[in-house]
Amino acid sequence: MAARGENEAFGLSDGGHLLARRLSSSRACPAADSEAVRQLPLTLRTYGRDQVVARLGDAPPDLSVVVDGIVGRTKMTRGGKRQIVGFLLPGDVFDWPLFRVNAGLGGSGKVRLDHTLCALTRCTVASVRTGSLLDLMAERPDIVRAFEVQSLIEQSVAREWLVSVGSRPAAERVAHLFCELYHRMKAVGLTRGSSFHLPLRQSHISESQGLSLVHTNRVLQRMRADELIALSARTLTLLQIERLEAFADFSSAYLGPA
Amino acid sequence: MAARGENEAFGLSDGGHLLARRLSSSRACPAADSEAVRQLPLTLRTYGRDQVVARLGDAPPDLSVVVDGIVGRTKMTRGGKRQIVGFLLPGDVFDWPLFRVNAGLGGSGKVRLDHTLCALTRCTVASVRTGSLLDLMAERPDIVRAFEVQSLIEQSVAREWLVSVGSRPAAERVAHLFCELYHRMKAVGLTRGSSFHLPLRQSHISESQGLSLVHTNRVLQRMRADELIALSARTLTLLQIERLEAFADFSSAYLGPA
DNA sequence: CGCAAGATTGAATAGCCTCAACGTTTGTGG
DNA sequence: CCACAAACGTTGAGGCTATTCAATCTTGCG
Repeated sequence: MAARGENEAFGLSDGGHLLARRLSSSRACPAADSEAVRQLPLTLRTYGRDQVVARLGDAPPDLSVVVDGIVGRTKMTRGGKRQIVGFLLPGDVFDWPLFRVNAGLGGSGKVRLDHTLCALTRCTVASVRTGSLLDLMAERPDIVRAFEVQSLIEQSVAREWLVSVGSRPAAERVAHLFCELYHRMKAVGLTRGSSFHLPLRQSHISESQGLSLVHTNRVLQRMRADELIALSARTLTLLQIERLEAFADFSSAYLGPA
Repeated sequence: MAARGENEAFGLSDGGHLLARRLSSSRACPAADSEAVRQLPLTLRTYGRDQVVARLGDAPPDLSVVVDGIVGRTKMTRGGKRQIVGFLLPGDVFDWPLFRVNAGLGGSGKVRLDHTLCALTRCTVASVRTGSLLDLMAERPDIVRAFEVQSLIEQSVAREWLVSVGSRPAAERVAHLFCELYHRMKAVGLTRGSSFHLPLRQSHISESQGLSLVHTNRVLQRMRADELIALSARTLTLLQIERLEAFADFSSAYLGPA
């Protein structure tokens, strides 16, 4: 039943519970943390590292939630470089807007993915059966609202990434990303103190922030030397959050209310 | 009645008509090009250059459409640099997702803007009265779908910007932006051949693509010298679209079906 | 016509990238 | 449980892209 993964030590529980916790943490919908959500019928699927979860051009039929691991939204450029345009963390619902637009629609008119969803680590994804979700939506409009708020926050995050990549020097970009990930992980209860499990490779960080792998590595070294972070054995610790956030020009407001 | 602006020579008509044309150009909803849309009661407002259309922290009460000019979604960084995270062109509806989430909601729980909307040129914006729009939405669900598809496309554009800024060299970024703008302008009938009116300053291009103003200028010179574009008197001409798109690694698929 | 905003140019520098080698961890099969 | 290979991380050197500063030219507009 429960998805067993790296995050168990950090308090991860089963898919339905995680989904409920995630939705209720948005301002939209405290009531979403309900039996109704927890008992949605979920189909669990696991993916190995670098496996494709949904491909560019697909029109995924159902709504999904990351239960364990990290999924990346990725696009390729001509030169074969990969740009990661978003991280989906445990508890993140993905492609709600697509689901919403495509639900109850014929095949040809469906809106399709403009990018590929790729498992950056081994991960577990839960899919909600369309029928049961539509029932729940009809019954509980506040849950619809919770999904929409989540989706708005994801867009805010994307804009903040653009600010980072476009306007901030390398070290601040990485610091900003770490602050973001910390707050997002905290929102689903996957932090312990100022530490959390971060199974990303340095290459994932570089591909997401528009930096070379080598430079990313140097930046990390520097941040360790400055005692801003500790990072080893897939665990990231923000040693001095205040100082890190100041350094990164980070403010958590865009991630929604505390 | 009609908004009189720079684009008149390029075929711009009044707000309602433009909105209808824009919506019907999305695959979602050919039927959206209807009297019903054209006759929505609009309130026109004009803004001078650099005036704020909606500020960070606002929760705009109604849905708006750019009728003339260009509005930028902007965020400031600590260092005082401004990053433009999106251009809103004539015909673009803005903040549909916010409208959707906030419609019929009390004051305190509303979702707020995480960035500022700023008039990059003199512009005219039409606001749709909430009441009449809600009526239309109830009556014509296909129009709701058209709004959602527009919003999905805006997100695709944002992802593509991230790819550009993160992974493409300066010249390709600018070329890619020009291809994007050309296709978007064409979709609302504001091109003539391969030319269109582009009232942006070089600083706007640089602020949007994460480049310095000086470098942007040099890139433009180079593109002129290579006879990829002609740009003067606020008119941009793509001299060899095929070649430019190839150079930019551009494919129009993400902007929706032709 | 004159001022101010925008565009252009040059020179020097900084930040980041690439290439290439080497060390270290992880995971797997024996 | 150990040994090995492959993936990941680290380090150095050199070069190129893009930046900054500063000055000059041009254009739009009152």
